[in-house]
Amino acid sequence: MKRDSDGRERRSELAPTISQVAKVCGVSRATVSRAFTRPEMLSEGTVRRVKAVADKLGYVPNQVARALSTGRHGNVGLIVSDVANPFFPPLIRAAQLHADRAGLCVFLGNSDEDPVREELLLGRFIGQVEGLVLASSRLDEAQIRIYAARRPLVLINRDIEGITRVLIDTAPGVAAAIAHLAELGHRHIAYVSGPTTSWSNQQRRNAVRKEAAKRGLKVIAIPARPPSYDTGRLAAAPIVASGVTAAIAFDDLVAQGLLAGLAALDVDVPKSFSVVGCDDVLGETTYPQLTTVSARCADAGDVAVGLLLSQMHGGASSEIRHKLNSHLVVRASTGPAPAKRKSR
Amino acid sequence: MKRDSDGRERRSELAPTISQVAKVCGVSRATVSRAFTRPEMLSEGTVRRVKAVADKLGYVPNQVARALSTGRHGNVGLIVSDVANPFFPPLIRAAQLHADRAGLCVFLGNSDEDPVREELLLGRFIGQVEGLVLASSRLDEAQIRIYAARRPLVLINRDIEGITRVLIDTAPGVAAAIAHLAELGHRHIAYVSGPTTSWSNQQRRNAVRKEAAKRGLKVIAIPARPPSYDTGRLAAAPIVASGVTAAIAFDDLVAQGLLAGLAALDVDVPKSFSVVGCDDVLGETTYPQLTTVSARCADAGDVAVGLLLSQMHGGASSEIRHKLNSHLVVRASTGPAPAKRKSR
DNA sequence: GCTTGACATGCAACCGATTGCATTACATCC
DNA sequence: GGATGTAATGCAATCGGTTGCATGTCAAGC
Repeated sequence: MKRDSDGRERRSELAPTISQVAKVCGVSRATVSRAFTRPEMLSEGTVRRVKAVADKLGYVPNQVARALSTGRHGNVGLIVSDVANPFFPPLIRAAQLHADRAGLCVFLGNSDEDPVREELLLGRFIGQVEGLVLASSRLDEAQIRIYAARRPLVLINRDIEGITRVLIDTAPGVAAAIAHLAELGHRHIAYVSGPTTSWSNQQRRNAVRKEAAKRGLKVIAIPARPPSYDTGRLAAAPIVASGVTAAIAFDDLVAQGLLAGLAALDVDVPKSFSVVGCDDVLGETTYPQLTTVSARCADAGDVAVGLLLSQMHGGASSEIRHKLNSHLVVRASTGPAPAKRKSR
Repeated sequence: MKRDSDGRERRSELAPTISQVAKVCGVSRATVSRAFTRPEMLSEGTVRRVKAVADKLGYVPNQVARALSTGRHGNVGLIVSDVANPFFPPLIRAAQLHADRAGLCVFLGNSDEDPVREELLLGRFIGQVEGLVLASSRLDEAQIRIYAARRPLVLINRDIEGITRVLIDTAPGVAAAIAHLAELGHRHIAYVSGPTTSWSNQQRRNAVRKEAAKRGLKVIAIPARPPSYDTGRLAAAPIVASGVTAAIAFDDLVAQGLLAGLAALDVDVPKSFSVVGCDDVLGETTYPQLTTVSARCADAGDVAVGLLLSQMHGGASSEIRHKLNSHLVVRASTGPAPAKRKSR
C-alpha cells in the first residue's frame, strides 16, 4: 500500500499514528489509546505525558480506524426532500447545530423528491452513520421500516407507527387562521392544497375543513401541485373566479405565488382579498407581509436530532411521537372581508 | 467487543462480512474482495458465484473497513457560512448532485459565519473526507493553507493564490446593471454595500465604481451590515435622503429589504426609484420583481465539486482559478429616472 | 512476612476490508 | 518432455485504533 500516492495524505507528512506517539512516550499503544478514551484508567501523570507528546506531534485519533473497531463513527445522516425549499434550510441548520454540540458530523442528502434517489443515498449512508433523520421522506413505509431496523431512525413529518417521529402539528395554527378570517367577516374561503400524499397537506386540509365547518364558513379546494411559487401564482385566477374573499395556502411559497398572481390581476391584498400562508419561512419578506401559520421548522430539526441521540445512546427505543405545535402570526396580508364582493 | 449492544447493529442480525461470504462460497476472503473491486482479475465464473452468494446473504462491503485499508472513503466535506442564506441552498444542491453522480457522500458543515466553528468542523471532517469545498470561508489564509496541504481543497468566492478556487465574477453583470441604469437616465446612484472583508463585496463595489466613473454617474456608498433583509430595509431612509434615484445592492436579500423599506416610505418602485439586486436567488418572488445580477451560484457548487474531483483523482493539482461570469436580468424593479427629483 | 487486592500498564486478538507476493494449474513452445 | 509463461487464487501482513485478559507493583491487612 503506497500511502503517499493514493490520495490519503497527498502532500507532505502522513498524519501521526498512535504507534508513533507510543514510541516517543515509551508506552504501549494501548496506553495511548486509553489516554484519550478512558483517562480514568491511567495514572494522572501518564495521561499528561501522553497528551503532551500527542500535542507536539499533532496526533489526532483516526476516526475511521476507531469506527472500525468500535462500530461508532460519530456520524449521522440527514436526508431532506429539497434543500432549496425554504422550509428546509432552518431545519438543517438547527439539526446541524444540535449534532455539532454532540460532537457528531452530519451527512446531508437531498432526495429531490425522488424516492429512488432517496434510497440510493440511504444505501450509501447506512454503512457510515450511527443514526438517520428523514425529513419529509418520500419512501414507502416498508422501505423505511427496513432501514429503521438497522439503525436508529427519526422521521420528520411522516407518521409511521412504531418509528420515532416528530410531527409539526399545524392544525391549531390553521384553526386559528380560520378563526381569524371568520372574525374579519370572511364567509367563503379557498384552501390552496399541496401534494395529496403529504402528511402535512392532509393535516392542514382537515384542519381547515373542520374549523370552517364549526364556524359555518364555506371552503373550496384549489390545487397547487407541486407546491411552488409558480403553481401558487397560477392558482390566483381560479380562486378569484370562484368568488371567495380569502385563501389559505398549503405553504408560504404557494402563498407568495398567490400574492404575485393576485397583484397581476389587480386584486388588492389585503383590501379586497386576504391570504394566509403556512410554515412562516419567508418571515416578513413578502409584500405585503404575509399572515401565516408559524410551523417551527427549526425546532423540528433540533428535536429530531435530540430524539435520535437518545435513541442512539439510551437504546431505549420506546416509540415516541413528538408533536410540535403552531400558532398564527398575523401580518399584513389579511384584512376585513370586502363589503360588496358578490359570491359569484 | 460486544457488538450487539454498542449501537452498531442494534436490532436483529449483524451485517454479513466478507468472511462469511468466503466461507459459504468456499473461496478465500481475498477472492471475495476482488470479486467486488477487481473482477477482471478473477475468472468469470468465480465472480458470478461470489456475487450470487453475496446477494443472497445481503452482503455489502463495509465502507469503514475499506476506508481504513485504502485511505479512500468516498466522502467529501462542504462547509458554508450560512445554510439559511438563500444564496447557499442552490449551491449545496448542485454540489450534492455532482458528488452523488461520482458516488460520493457529502458532509455538510455550517459555520454560521464563525471562524472558530468553521475550524472545529474542519477538524472533524478532515479525518474522514477525501476532499473539501469551502464556500465563503471566514478562516484566515494561513489556516486554509494548512488544510489545503492535507487534502485536496477548493474554495468558492475566496481568492487565495495557489489554492484552487471558483470565483463568481459579478463584475460584468454589475457593469451591465450600471449601464442599464445610465440608459434609463439615472445620474446619481447608491451602492448598498456588504461585509468589508468579503471578496464578493470588494469586487462588486469596484465594478460599480469603475463603470459609474466611465459613464459619468455619481455613486455614494451606504452600508448594510451584516447583509440581510433588515439592514437592507433600514438603508432605505438614508438612501432616499441622499437624493439618489437608484440603488444597487450587495445581494438580493438586501435589495429585498430595501424594497420593503422604500414601500414603507411610500416611494414607488420603479416609478420614482430603481433597485437592482445581486445573486438572482430570489427569482421572481419579490414585489416588484427584482432586476438583478445573475450569479449562477448553483454552477459554483457544481464546478467546485468537479474541480475537487479532478484534484482528487488526477492529483495534478496545478492551481486553477475558475471564473464564473454573470449577466443582468432585467425585471420590474428598474425604470426610467424620475423627471423632477432634485439632487438633495 | 506473606497474602490479598487495587491500580497501572502491556500483550495480543480483533474490527472488516485490501493487496503484494507466492503458489498452483494449465497450456504453449521448442 | 521439460522449460516457460500466464491466469486464477490463496496467504498473510497491514490499515489505526480498541479492549479482554494477564502481568507486575506496591501498600494494607492479618
